[in-house]
Amino acid sequence: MGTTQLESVPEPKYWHLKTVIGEALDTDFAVGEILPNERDLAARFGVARATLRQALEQLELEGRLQRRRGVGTTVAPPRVGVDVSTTQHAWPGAGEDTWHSVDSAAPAAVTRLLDITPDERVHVVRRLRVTEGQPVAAELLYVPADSVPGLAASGAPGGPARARDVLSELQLLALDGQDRSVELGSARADDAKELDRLPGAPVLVVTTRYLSEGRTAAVSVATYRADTCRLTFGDSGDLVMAS
Amino acid sequence: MGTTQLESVPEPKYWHLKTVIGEALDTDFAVGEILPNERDLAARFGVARATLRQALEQLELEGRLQRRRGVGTTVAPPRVGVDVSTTQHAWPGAGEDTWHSVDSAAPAAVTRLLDITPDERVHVVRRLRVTEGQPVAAELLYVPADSVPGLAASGAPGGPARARDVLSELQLLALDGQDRSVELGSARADDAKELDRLPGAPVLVVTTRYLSEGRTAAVSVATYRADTCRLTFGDSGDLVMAS
DNA sequence: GAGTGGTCTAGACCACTGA
DNA sequence: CAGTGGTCTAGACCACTCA
Repeated sequence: MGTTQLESVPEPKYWHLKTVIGEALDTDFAVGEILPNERDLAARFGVARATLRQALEQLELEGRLQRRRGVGTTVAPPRVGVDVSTTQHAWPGAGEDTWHSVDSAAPAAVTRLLDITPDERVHVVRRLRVTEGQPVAAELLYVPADSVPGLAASGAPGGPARARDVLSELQLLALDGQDRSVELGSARADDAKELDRLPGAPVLVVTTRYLSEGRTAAVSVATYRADTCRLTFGDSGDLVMAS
Repeated sequence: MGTTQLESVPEPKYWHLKTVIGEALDTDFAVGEILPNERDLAARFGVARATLRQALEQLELEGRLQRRRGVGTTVAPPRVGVDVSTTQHAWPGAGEDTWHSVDSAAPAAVTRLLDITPDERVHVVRRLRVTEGQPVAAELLYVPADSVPGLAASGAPGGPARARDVLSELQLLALDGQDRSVELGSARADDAKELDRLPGAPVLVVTTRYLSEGRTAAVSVATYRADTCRLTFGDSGDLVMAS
């Protein structure tokens, strides 16, 4: 046993860096403050820029930093709690005008959830969810034409007022229940743009299935910015897990 | 206007790669199949290995791939749905023996949630949640000594049977309600080890606050593997969003 | 135009797995 | 042991923001 067994688990540099910088954020920086640029930071810590970036990426993933091309890296405010509680017998978007209709087809995964064939007509309405002035989520609601038969005669398939018609038709149905799942995803190009992020940014995907009369009457897919959002269920908007 | 405005948005190579490989996974590979190694793949696509890795990282984040050092990259099975539904008036771990007591202090963020001072005694019990043979989550339950006064006299602070005592004491309290939040995090070293992942792996952190008699009687912090898990709420374990 | 973060390269070495 | 993914380097160029 002449060899030393200590240090047998050499911590990766980027991991150590993340810890050091994370602690510095708590003590030496205020929310919104700009950090030194990546080249300076890398030089200061004596690592390559790529290594430094790996540490910053982690911190950004955890919502501790915010990086913007052409601007710099700033200390992020605590994540905002976004209420996604169930309200177990309400259709979405009742009376709100933040929704607008879009003219696109439902992806295969959604048609599967809706339990319909890919060629059935599906209304698609979209909204951008905004909290405290910041866009936090892009939500798409898929409603098979079968679910809202009263709408079949009307025109203007892609119009902006159309969304309200679809939603108000939904209200006429009896909502038997809903179920929901949350998983990690990466932002598609269009969602990323609306959320002011780069494509591939980490997002929390909330998929909700609305059940009526024994079948799936609608499906909602909401894409939340994972870096800035904390999804809350129940009556606790003040639940905070900072640091 | 002599310059061509086409291709004004050059898609990053890694993004394009991700799309191409992702499609190939659907058509040319079966679940569990091993992909060519990274050096071969990079050469085949004519990119540097780092760029190829960036694409694979994205796919792994989305739960489409699984990479293991020393082994290779395999096609991941669809994410497993893990039920985290509220069961709005039940304490955790009733009668189960999967929990064991650990001898550690509550982090500052938890003491804040519990609304106690950092020096108050807190019982900590832990469990590893397993679904379909795979570890999917590490859960820590923090119970202030004040919440379970009947336990004060007993000994063996770090023992394994202690956990059951703490949990059964909890059952005696009236549970008024609970609230919950979900956010993205990165696995701490100890959690990562139990979840069979590297430190920093993306996880979904589910924080639950148990309310009794107007105060927070306990707090649970559950860390789910984000790559393999889909958190489900409600009665739909079969809700699937593959591909 | 200067300065920022984002992408990409071509290489090196390390830690781990399994035959 | 050979082969895998994980870490790290030192550079280059690009896209973007803002004064």
